[in-house]
Amino acid sequence: MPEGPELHLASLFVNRVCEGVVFTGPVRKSVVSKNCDVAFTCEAYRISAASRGKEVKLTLMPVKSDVNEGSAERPMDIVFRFGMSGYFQFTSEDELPKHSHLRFFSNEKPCRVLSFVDTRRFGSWQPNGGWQPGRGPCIMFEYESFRKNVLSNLSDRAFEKPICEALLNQTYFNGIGNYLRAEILFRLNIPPFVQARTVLEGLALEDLGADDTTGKEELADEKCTSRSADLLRLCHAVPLEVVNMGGKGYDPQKADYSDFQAWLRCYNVAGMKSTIDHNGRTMWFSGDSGPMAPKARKSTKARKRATKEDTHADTVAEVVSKNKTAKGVKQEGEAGSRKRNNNQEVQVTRTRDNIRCLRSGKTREADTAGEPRKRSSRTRLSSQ
DNA sequence: CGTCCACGTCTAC
DNA sequence: TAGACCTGGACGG
Repeated sequence: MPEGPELHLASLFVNRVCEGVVFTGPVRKSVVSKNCDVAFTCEAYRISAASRGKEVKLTLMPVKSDVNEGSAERPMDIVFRFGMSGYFQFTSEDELPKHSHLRFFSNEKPCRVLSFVDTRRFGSWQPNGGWQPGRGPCIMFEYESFRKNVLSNLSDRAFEKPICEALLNQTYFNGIGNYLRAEILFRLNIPPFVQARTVLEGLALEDLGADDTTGKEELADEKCTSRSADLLRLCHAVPLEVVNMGGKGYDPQKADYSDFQAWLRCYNVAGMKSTIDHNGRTMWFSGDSGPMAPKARKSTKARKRATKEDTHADTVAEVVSKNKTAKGVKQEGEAGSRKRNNNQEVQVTRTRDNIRCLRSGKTREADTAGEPRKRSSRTRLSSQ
């Protein structure tokens, strides 16, 4: 679920479903979650939500009543980060989703439950918390201060990195994630591995024309020239497109994922190139990769890829000459990284993530509660 | 069955 | 700059 748009959509979801609902009792955490307990209990309280970048804040607000007047119950804020798989769900008590890790119970007759659901458990929450210190202004809803924060700190070494990596730095780009960086750079034809400072210096502190009529034509048109829409403006506008689509954003599990998928022009799109950045994350792009592209990934651990015609542009660039993707029309193609080499000695290394704990004694703990949901059919990368 | 991959942080060597 | 932290779907043999 979770880049800036998904977090914001989650806050809208909470506000919609919790409208008029009164919650009661303690907030309960799943047994398996390693996050902290939420020491809040209240006879009657309401829940509302707000988002900022890649965080959502829930406010638990005690309802005043004659009965419990003077009970001195105070409101509590809880700030959530969603990790790779967090979202909110509102269900009946006996339909608790699998991987529901924090639960708020309504006072209704058949009780309903607001759940923070998080399959991979990379998400986290902080009771009594404010927005995480060190995260910058929201790219969507604090545009002017976001812009100013970036442009007045260009001497920061963070901007010595390639632009595609700097875009994931939440100190400056709170809300940008892996699909957004690809979509944003793609629209401006900016090679992902150009130094960030180079791309950003020269942009005006004030985004004149953000709302005036000057750039109207270009803005209306999807085809953004670099003059009509600079990088920072697109860091604001592109995520808002996702919000305004009204779906759920990135969420392959859901049926309405197809709208979002159709919206993607670059990320995970057939015909696009991809390469692994210096942090081990997949960067999707087209055209040149830029001068700071990771060199043939060798390093200590030999990463065995490679017969010569690996289509995954790992060594980047020259492999595919021109794949013109007509707008809207996705090429069928080899991209998608569907193609993989069989190699004997891989398995030695992983760059990121997912190292199996083969019989290391560790077993996966089963989550509590809930029945697995039936999932609707997956949409696939390649042709239709 | 096994491997690879996924919307993100975190801390520790 | 590696890993650790997790589950599960797609795909290959």
